[in-house]
Amino acid sequence: MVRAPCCEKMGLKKGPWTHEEDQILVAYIQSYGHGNWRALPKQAGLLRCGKSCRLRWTNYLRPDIKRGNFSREEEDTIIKLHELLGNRWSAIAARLPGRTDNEIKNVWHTHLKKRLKQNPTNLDTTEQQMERRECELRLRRDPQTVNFPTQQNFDNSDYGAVSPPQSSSDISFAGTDSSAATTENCSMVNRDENLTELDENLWSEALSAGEATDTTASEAQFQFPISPAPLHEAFYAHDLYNDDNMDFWYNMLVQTSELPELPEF
DNA sequence: AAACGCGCCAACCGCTGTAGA
DNA sequence: TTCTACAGCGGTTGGCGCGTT
Repeated sequence: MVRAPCCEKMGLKKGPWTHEEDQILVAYIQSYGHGNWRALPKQAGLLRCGKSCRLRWTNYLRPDIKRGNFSREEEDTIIKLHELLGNRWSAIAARLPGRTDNEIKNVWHTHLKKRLKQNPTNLDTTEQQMERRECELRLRRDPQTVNFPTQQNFDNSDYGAVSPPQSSSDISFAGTDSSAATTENCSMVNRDENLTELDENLWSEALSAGEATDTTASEAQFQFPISPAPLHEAFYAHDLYNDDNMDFWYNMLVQTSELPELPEF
């Protein structure tokens, strides 16, 4: 399908918006809404294309836009969500109320990438990384006893019910075995390697450690049997870019952390 | 004061997904 | 089933402001 660029028509303005244009757009949308972006500029009397109007509204004029610098908490959330979701800016923005995908994308490229470059293991100091690796080992030996002193946010014990994957093969982890997981950085790497064995081990450990007497992994709801901290560790240590598993893992994290909960990806 | 370089961010571009005819 | 129109998304760009020389 061939489509003419929307702003190619003569007379349509491009470039920065003026205050007057903003006022016209806001007044129109407040009165009539924005059912049809294509028709909106003509009806509102703007010499802009619908696409330009939509972007101006969603990225700047919308009343629920949060202004000002990003807080440290917001930046940390972006980093974590980017680890989980990749460059899916709109999905990340959906979890940061008042922030737009464009804004988050800009912050990522201008600030956070640099920050991660300076401290490539995300938010942790070297000492904290060692703690995390130690915990990774203990997670595999005795999942119920593990706690993560560097992850205060995940100390909440009220983590509720979650939906497990339909089978252990529904989960894929980075790394080839537990020793590899302890000697390599905990960020997500080596996603294409042979992962099945670790999947089986960790998931069955989790199941057997819990109280789930009649519960199987295929049931829709169950109490996740290990403490939230190792769950978080597993979450960040393993392959989460597999879309089939992402909802499951994200929901788990929501249950155990302070990530804002939203209905759908 | 002028020139230059760089970072930031608003806006644009082009592609994809989807609904409806 | 195919075609078309549209909204939405992620990548990219251009211009402005600020700091440095």
